[in-house]
Amino acid sequence: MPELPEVEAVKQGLNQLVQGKVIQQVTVDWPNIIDTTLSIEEWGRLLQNERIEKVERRGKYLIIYLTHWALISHLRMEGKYNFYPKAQVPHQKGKHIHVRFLMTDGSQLEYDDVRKFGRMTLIDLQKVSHYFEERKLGPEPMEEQFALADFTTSLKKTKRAIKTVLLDQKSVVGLGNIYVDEVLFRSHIHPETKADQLTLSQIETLREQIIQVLQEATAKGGSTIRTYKNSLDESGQYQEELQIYGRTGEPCLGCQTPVEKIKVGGRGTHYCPKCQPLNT
DNA sequence: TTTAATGTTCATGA
DNA sequence: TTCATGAACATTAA
Repeated sequence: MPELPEVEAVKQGLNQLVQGKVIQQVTVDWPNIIDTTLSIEEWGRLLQNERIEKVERRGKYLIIYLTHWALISHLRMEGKYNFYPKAQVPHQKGKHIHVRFLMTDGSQLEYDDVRKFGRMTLIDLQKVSHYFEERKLGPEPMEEQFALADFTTSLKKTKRAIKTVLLDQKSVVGLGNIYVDEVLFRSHIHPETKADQLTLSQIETLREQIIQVLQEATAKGGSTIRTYKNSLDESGQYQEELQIYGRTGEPCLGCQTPVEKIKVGGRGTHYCPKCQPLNT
């Protein structure tokens, strides 16, 4: 579910729903979700009486700023947050709820993740930037921060398939399997093109499409968001704007050639063999 | 029964 | 050391 636009939607939702609330008690039902050297009990105790100051985002990571800590939360493939005001807190825990935050006002925030791939970790407030530097995260995909020169340098360094490079979050953050296919289609670049073979003009187009696709998807609330909100699940509107992802066998919107699906770096990849030729 | 699914991190080998 | 590839994590649905 979550690439950058979806994570941004979750961030905004959390700021709206839990900002200012104070955590009374944390319950962890699947300890692997928590990345810590402490026991789960001790870890949960660190969160008691912490106030949720502000939620921010870096790439696909959520940063939940607390009074004395930053809680980094990554949704991976299927993580989501559900929020219940006091009167609607469920008595039965849902099947895939792995972490619950009970607030002092009686409301509850819960972490829901069918595949249990998501992770949470508590770090010092001063170590937030260090955490991301350690992972070598690239710039945010925005006009001001995403410099063409740095992007070019980064792509010229590797012979890996461009799709693989864009997915690893080191040249630029935010793209996942859906948006990367969209961006490459709109840039008329074959996903298996070796990154160092791209022309300067292709790199320029790619950068512009990355910024534009992610910006538009963010404005529309993402593609498949189902987050917070007790039962009131809302789907992002960008779903309907997808031009290539999930359209295997259907006619390319540019030339009617059937969309093909292949594997690139182990990931399902949709592209038009005519509009996105290999070589040049 | 087999395969693939919106992501990252770790192990292995070149 | 660095880079590239593939497995692991765990569950569901087609």
